Amino acid sequence: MNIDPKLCQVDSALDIIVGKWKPIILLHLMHNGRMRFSELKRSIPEITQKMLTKHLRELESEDIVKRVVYPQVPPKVEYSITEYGRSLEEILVAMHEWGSRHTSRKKQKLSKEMSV
Amino acid sequence: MNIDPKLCQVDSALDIIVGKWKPIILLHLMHNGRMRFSELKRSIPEITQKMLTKHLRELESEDIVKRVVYPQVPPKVEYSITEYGRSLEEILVAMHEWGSRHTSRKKQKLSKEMSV
DNA sequence: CCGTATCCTTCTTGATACTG
DNA sequence: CAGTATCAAGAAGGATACGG
Repeated sequence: MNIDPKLCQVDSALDIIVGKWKPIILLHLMHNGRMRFSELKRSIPEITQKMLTKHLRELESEDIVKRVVYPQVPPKVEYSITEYGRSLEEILVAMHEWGSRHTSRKKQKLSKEMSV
Repeated sequence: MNIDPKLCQVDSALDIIVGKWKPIILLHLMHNGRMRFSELKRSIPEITQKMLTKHLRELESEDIVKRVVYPQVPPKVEYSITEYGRSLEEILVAMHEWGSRHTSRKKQKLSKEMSV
């Protein structure tokens, strides 16, 4: 580890991806390409419209997500990952993989304790 | 991106490293090896004892940090990264680097706007 | 269809004082 | 030295209703 802790920039990255539904929103968009608002909403049933809007706006303001409004009635809005946003993919994948291993590790520990 | 968003485990990883002072605590321990409580406190002047204790306890409960108490008066307690905790290093470095690029990117955008 | 606005609850953090 | 305990403030998230 040769990062000077005083210059820690981990938080700048965390600021982007932390939020109750942000990782899953990003994974959906990375997985599916362009998605309409309602499509995202259906894909994440427990999220409220308010939180979906809020998180998408935050991601948009950081240039991670692109929002395209089609001037129609009824409205149509499509979201997608920007090219810049793609640079987060590696990190998300790494975190998902670490998280998967961590979860199964915890389950193993738990089952060991239960068998004692 | 071939992660099924329904099986997203990014949050399991985020749970570990999210917390106002957790990344910097981890970087200090990864950088310096074993550190005493007071040493950590001095290295992160703005943190309160309460938050330092809380974060360390959480990291310890996830087996990321090891806590060793020396039965002395006055007390001496040393913290270090576990071998398992080392598996987080890659991700933290990746996030720090992404965060650094992101920060300078934002600065560039800002100075462009200022010059208009 | 794609949002806003309002109110409310819960979680996180901080300030401060105290202790073996 | 290395913590706990208590109280308070702020931020994040949720429920619900309404609007172009």
